[in-house]
Amino acid sequence: MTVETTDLFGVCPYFTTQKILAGKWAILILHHLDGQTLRFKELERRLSPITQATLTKQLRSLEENNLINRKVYNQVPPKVEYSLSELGESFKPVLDSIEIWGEKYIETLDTKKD
Amino acid sequence: MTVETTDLFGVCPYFTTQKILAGKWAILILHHLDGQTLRFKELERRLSPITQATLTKQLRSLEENNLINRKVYNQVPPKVEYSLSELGESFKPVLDSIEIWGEKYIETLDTKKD
DNA sequence: CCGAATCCGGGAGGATACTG
DNA sequence: CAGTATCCTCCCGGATTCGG
Repeated sequence: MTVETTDLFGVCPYFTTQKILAGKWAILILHHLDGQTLRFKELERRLSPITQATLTKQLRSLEENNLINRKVYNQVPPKVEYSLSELGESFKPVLDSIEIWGEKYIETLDTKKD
Repeated sequence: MTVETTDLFGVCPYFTTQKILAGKWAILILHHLDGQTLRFKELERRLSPITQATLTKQLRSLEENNLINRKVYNQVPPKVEYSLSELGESFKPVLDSIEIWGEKYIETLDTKKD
């Protein structure tokens, strides 16, 4: 497949990251997988109102982008574990800075309702 | 307007940041405004194939979230300048970590086509 | 020259039902 | 338990047009 250069994916680091984080749940998933391996069901529970179909799609997307690992146990009942890949692990600084900034931002929100 | 608590906006830092960065051009705009004030037209040029309408919307969104300042000069021809607000400035660490990770990710892409 | 207003298509993602 | 398969809705972002 010829890599389309219609956009700057794979060229501009900001554009590329934007694409990967575009999913509504991407950041949350990476956060929850940070430091621990989780089964599908556990992820679903932690992400509260997310649906199975949506979670599957988001996980597939992150997997295609090599941010997470998917390990399937051939057994009954099925068991699938998700964890951060090496690339996913390297994403941790971004997650950290997001958390710090997000908390500061939320504080600002509180301050504004004077 | 009553702030909806339908989701975790204003509660979870990850969810909150996700909402703010959701726009396709948000990160790019913040990056281009980092360290410099730009007029509408200059931003439009730097963001290449973006349309005026889309750029306006994205800027409005960032403005509502208090990440950027919008200064209007009442003159002909019109002149509107955009710059990072204090909150926007504080977002710089996130931008930096995104840039670093994005570059690493792009390297990985190159390596994979062995 | 800057930007608002309107219309529209496509895709993300949610609801639901069904499989191995 | 961990998905797949459909259907459907909403809304983002682009094209276009209008206003100051």
